[in-house]
Amino acid sequence: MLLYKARFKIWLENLEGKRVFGDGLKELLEKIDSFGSISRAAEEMQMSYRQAWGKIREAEKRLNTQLLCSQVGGESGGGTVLTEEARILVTRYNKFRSEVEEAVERLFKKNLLAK
Amino acid sequence: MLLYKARFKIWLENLEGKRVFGDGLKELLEKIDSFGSISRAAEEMQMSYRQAWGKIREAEKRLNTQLLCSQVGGESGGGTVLTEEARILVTRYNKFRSEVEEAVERLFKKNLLAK
DNA sequence: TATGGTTATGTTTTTAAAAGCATAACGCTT
DNA sequence: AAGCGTTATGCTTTTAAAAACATAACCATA
Repeated sequence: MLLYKARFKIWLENLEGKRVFGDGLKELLEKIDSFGSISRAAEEMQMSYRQAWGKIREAEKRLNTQLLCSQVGGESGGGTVLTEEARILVTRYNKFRSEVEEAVERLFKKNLLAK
Repeated sequence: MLLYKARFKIWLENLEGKRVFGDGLKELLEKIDSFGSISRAAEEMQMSYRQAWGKIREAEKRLNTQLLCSQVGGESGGGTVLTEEARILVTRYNKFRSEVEEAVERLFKKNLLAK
């Protein structure tokens, strides 16, 4: 029996049990933060602007919190920055995620690798 | 910002990075074990026999390990029991899963609930 | 020898999710 | 005033996963 690795996926839910945040959105927000643009971030993640925008909007609704602050038109055509709340969420989620990763790895080795 | 709960999903992979085991298969095997029948177990899980059988076969291929021992025809029409390896896998996976659950809950509270 | 409950497997259909297409508006810059 | 790079949003199409359908074979029992 060839078990090689345990994998996991985590996400956050609101009171109604709906997904509000996960790895995809986290990466998207991080890229928006570094490029100052939704479209650049989406491109970088090989997803369409349409999809990126839709996911963010849905999350904002479900969190009942604004994550982005956008500007249309202007010198570079426009742009987007993260709200302070979005920044805090990303930071805390990153810590949460890495600690879960560590735990999963440890528990996999402990319980499932040949004894 | 209304964060209520962290959820997770775990699974095991083989060397090729293909899923070989997870919650669905675990439950299926447990039910086969208690009923002695794939079809009864599938019904119980509200899935078709076809699907249940297919998932198990695929897992056996990927694990390169026999999980079931079946008999066709006979007094009750036939039946299926788990191999010893399947039983060990289920037991260990259950422990692994419950410990991961505990860790996720703890880390969520630690990192994401309002400070 | 017909029946019931099972395993076993190929094929088709349905459904849900993802991707893609189309269009509009905004406001600098040239 | 035309163009460029954005944000913003509705609608359609494609794709992949799940479900459903269809058959065959096995063998104890009645």
